[in-house]
Amino acid sequence: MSDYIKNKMTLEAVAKRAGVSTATVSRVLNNLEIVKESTRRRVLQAVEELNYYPNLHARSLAGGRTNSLGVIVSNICNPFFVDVFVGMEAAARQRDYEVLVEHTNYSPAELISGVRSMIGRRVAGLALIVSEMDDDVMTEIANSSIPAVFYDVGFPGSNITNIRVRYEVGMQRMVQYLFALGHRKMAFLGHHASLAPLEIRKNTFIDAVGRFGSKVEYRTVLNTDHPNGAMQAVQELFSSGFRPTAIVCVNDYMAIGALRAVRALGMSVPDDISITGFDNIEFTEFTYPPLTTVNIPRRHIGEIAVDALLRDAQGREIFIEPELVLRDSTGPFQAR
Amino acid sequence: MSDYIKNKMTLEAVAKRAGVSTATVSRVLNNLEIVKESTRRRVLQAVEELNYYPNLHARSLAGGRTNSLGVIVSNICNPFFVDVFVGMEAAARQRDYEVLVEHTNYSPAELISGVRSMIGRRVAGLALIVSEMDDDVMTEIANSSIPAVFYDVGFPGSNITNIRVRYEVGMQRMVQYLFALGHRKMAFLGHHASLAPLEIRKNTFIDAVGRFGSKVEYRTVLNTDHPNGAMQAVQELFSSGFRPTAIVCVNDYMAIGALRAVRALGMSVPDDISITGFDNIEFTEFTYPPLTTVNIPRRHIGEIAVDALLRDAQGREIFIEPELVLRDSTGPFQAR
DNA sequence: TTGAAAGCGCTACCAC
DNA sequence: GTGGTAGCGCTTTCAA
Repeated sequence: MSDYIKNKMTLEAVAKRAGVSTATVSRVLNNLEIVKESTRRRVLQAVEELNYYPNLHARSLAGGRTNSLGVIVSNICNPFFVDVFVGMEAAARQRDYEVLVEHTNYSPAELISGVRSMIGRRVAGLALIVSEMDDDVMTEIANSSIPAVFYDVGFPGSNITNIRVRYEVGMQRMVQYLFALGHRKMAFLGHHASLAPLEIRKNTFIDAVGRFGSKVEYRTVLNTDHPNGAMQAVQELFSSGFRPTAIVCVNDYMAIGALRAVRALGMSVPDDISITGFDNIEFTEFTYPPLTTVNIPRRHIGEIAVDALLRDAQGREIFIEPELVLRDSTGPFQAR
Repeated sequence: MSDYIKNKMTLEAVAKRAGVSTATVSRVLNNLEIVKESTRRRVLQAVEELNYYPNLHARSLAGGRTNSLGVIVSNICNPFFVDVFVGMEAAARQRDYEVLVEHTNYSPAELISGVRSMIGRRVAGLALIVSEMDDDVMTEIANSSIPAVFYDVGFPGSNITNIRVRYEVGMQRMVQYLFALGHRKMAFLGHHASLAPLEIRKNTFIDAVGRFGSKVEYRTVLNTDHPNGAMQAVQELFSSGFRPTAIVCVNDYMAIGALRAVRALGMSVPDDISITGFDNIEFTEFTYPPLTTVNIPRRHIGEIAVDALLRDAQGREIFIEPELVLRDSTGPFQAR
């Protein structure tokens, strides 16, 4: 077997072998225009025989477009992000797009290089599902004029769509619910990276409890976005002397750690203490006890994002209404 | 501001603005050779002013190489795969490579299109961490002469490295351990997609219990690779009348579902029944009770894969020795 | 229905 | 040190 044939995986090689021009090969490969069935068959056969795979880089260069979308997430170990990605992928696939992922590990530097890499790849659209945010990045994206969608951060721009969850609403409902259960000492367990602007989420909690004036005592603790971070936070919390009867976690990923931490401290959930999450990731059904949380339609968000990216839809703002999911990790406050 | 400047993000535009040739711009962008500091600065400034991002497609086309690696996984919702990916990414980043993910959802068709897409992108190396496998795919990869590494499937080839976990070893240890605890009625809970060749993993279990001759009674159930699949499987198992005192799950992802299912059936773990997983994913520390499992160094596997891909290392076979991780989901058999 | 050829934006080699 | 320029493999007019 000739080396030439083995290595030269190009349109031209295929064309030569099929006895046609490269233009024709290109046409059949893209089911473009009308190609006589007989030549079409010849081409396809040549493709097969030569073991030919079109060079996608050449394709996008010549075509001036790509069929890839990009998504950048903060922490791919958090199932929340994976679900959004899966939703995006499904929606993208339907329209013959692929989606490239990148994760920042909450590092602004990696965010920047991720964005640059995506722009370099000339993605047709870019979704940012990140907590950290950098003004320069925002500017770069706005300037790049590539369609973008931000989840929960940033502001709409001419090429930017915003998807925002009414986190405050979810939080208020949660706090209200706990209040109704008799809880008067609550704690918020968050992570450092929660949205740059002054720990928005923490403040959301503070606002929510604030509505009850001095009837509710509270404390907040922050740690890294990981079950282990949550465990540490819980220890910190209790060693501070404050004894909440309910812990509201910024997300499920951390709530899972909190569940374990309080158990390790000899408390039982929900008899001694109630614990809540946020996001309603799959695992929350499988924790013990199953976690009370707030549902965020993650897959759906992924689909919405793709939609926004691939349509004209720009400068829009899309709101998601979260809803409480009551399970067994919360219960009435019981005086001891 | 001229449209020209705004839209024409090309090397040439930068060159023109900096008053140099494209060759020079290329040099500074790649920190190649020696470029006079003053011109270098001018170029960089032009880059900044023009908001220029090199077109990566053009780059790989011209350069004849890419700095991307690919990885294809079966089910990105299973944290096992995410961890391998994270390991790969870290290792790749160190060498200035990026890694592209694709997931097949256990579908051979998607496997094929994934592989093609990766080849089309001319990845420098391709890792397959999948359960399903197709001979044609194997052939295609072998023919493509692109360096590849397979996890637990396929056979070494001139451009292929194999990473295999000695699953049998892990399984034997687990069964032995359970036997030592007094268990004589065990069940294996697996998933359909477990390695094409006749449910290898299930057979591994059967071999392991087989060593005890008729001293151990067993049953096997299969379902989809998901905690919900596991729940169904457990129900099926018990409604079959067989009452195992220990359930060995093919992986942690399913074990999590099994844990919940037996709880729903009113049994307590490990008093009434022992449950084990495989992989030692992060969540196993946070289940209740914490899961006894077998550790597989997932991140490390990712690193090994990148190593194999980027080195000469071909046609090799790398073995991973699994080790038992004893936690609280297993206990001695207690006659009732 | 098909072919010829001009790029797409960049790298790399060869001059100067 | 720097510039000129021939491709890389493909798409896409424009003709035929």
